[in-house]
Amino acid sequence: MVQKQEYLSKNQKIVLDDVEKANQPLKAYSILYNVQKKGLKAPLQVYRALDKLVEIGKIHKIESRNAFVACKNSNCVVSNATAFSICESCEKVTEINNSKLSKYLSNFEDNSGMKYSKYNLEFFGLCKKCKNK
Amino acid sequence: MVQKQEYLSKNQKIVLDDVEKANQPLKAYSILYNVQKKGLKAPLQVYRALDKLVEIGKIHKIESRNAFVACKNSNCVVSNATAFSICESCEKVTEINNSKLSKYLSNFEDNSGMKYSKYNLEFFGLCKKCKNK
DNA sequence: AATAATATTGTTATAATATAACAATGCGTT
DNA sequence: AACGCATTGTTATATTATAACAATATTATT
Repeated sequence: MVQKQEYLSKNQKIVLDDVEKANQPLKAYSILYNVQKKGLKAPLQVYRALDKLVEIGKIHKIESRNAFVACKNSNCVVSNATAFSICESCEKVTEINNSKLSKYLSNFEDNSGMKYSKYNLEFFGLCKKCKNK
Repeated sequence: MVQKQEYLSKNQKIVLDDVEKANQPLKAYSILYNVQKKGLKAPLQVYRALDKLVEIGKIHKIESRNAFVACKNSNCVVSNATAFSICESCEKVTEINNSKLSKYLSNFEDNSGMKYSKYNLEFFGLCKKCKNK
């Protein structure tokens, strides 16, 4: 039996490395620009690496921004429960790591009869800096 | 002083009408196709109407799907607090209207010093139908 | 009624984001 | 060696969204 992938491939490492260095969300085509010196020439190479990295939880996608950010949560193995705060002025994005919140949302049930296996939450507002401007 | 808009313009009505009829999220270019018989010819006409309708809360954007859905919540005047359940199999989307949840999230504060004015939450899973297949 | 302020419309072109399709290679398992 | 599968490379194209400019419409104020 072929095992599930436990390592990162060359392109996946290159892309993850770039996103981790950034410390802020990056757009796919910015990543492409950054990694061209390392040999990745086509959008698809970046998107494929991103897909896998998102799947295994190393990277999260900020859906409202079409941008990708490295997971800071060292134990985040799967990206099935994500929460972010987004400053609408400077666009600073921070991953929220709050066990009460994640517990609350993971256990949330409504009357639809649907059991949720995953969620993504994005908060918007002004960060400290921008609030005081 | 010029007052804030209280009515819908022609294009806004046409677009809202189409989205409300759908009862499910529509893509912008599907809307464009639908409303071409009513004279809207260009993507921008649709996007501009959508922008306004989202701003005033008549329509919500499902960020993870790049799709737009009418607000079912009759009292939803501003779209500053939205939650949806999304079936990953059939793509059925339902707006969650749960006062405990919205209260919890509206009052949520973390240690970032950021006060949130808005949020969007998307739950993923399998709906009743798809679960039993 | 004329003016000003703002929102809306129409239009063409283009930017930005993402995937399809196909061929080849690499790597662990049988 | 043969198989299965993930990854890679590549070209082309699909999908989603906005820029820029000119014109018209609506409403509030003078």
